[in-house]
Amino acid sequence: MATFPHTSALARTIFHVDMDAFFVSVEELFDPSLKGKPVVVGGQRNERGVVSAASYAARKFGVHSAMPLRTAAKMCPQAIFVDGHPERYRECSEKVFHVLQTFSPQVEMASIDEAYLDMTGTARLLGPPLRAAHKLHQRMKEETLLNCSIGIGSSRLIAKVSSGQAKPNGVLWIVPGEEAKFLAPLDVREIPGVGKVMEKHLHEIGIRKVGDLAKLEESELEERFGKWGLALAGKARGEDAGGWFDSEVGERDEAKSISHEHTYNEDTADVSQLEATLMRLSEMVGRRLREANLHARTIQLKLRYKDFTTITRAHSRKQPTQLDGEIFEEVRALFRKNWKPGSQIRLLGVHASSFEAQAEQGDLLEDNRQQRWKNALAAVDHLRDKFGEASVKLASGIRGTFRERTHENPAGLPGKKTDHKGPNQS
DNA sequence: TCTGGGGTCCTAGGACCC
DNA sequence: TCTGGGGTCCTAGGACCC
Repeated sequence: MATFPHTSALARTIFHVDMDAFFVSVEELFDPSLKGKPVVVGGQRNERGVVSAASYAARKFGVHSAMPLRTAAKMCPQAIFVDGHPERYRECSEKVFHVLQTFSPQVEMASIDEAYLDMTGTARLLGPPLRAAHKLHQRMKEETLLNCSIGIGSSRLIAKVSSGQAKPNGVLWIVPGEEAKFLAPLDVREIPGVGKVMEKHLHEIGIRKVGDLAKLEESELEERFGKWGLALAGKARGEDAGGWFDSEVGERDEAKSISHEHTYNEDTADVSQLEATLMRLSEMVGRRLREANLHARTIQLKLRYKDFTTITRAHSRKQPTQLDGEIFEEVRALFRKNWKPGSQIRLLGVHASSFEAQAEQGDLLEDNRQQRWKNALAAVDHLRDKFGEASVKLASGIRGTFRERTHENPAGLPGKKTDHKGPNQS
């Protein structure tokens, strides 16, 4: 029997690869004249919305992501404002993923512009961590024309924090054993999961640096902040304590929810406009469910009023669904029950969760009806792929309920209005 | 300053069941 | 009828991340 390896053999080598100013860099590929200039991605200077990404030149003026666009415009009037292009980012993200895959079989995209790689045991093939990282860094630039930063550590947490310290365009390796020393001088805010609120709580008890946190008794943190406090104590030591961070690299499970929401450029209390939006959002959610072959049991409505107060109202169905019309029925019922007519709405959202394999079948007649809907919707999805989102609109809720329409005309549903003025048509 | 859109995870209370 | 406790599901809200 082989003896079990000792701890050094169990230590992992994790890379965290983070693309530098990703959205801005991608926009620069499409318009090289943007290079070196203060650029803000996310919308126009006078629109409602926030900054998705800012170029380093714009950051010098204090502009950063999540800042309202109008504020960014005031701080940096000469900035160039660019709308976001999610398709471009997805496409580039796939290229990034392909490069990463040639360095390790265990790759996990944590978001559109960052990934974890488990590089444990790759030394033979790729050399020691720093060598491998520099190779990766170079290959990324060659293949995608994009800069990234790479953090290397014995845990996801250390890799993540060190990639942040390596930015921009750098590589940083925290040698095993040096984790606590590396973290100690950093602000507690650098720990993933510590946001504004937690930071404030910690400041109130005199804790500003990760080193301060590490000195505290574990039990005291648990008493103060519960389960989270316990995880926090581990994080201060550089451990992947708690939940998601604990998992193996490359084993993230499937999506747990799908949602779409819309903020109006001007608040509205117009029922037909509001319900038309709910229809559109239901269609988008339904479509994504069908693409992922998922059926949702819980449908949730989100309402944000003029004064920014926000409520959510959910309903769980007996039978899960992926059909636009059924989602819309649920969400419209919730809307009618909860919206005070006349009150100005800023945002509407539709959210689907509690995914299940497929409805248990009972009523054959009902099954038949549903199947015909599914076929019809597949055709609609196909048309939208070909001619764009605007090309096909389902009957909207303004004109009578969906249930009525279903009975009248179960199969021949798509409003079969095609818009030949679309950009894809000549 | 006037606050997007897409997600994840956690907490807490009430219903319901045993 | 004054009433225990645990498990699970549902709903609402909030912190946090990119």
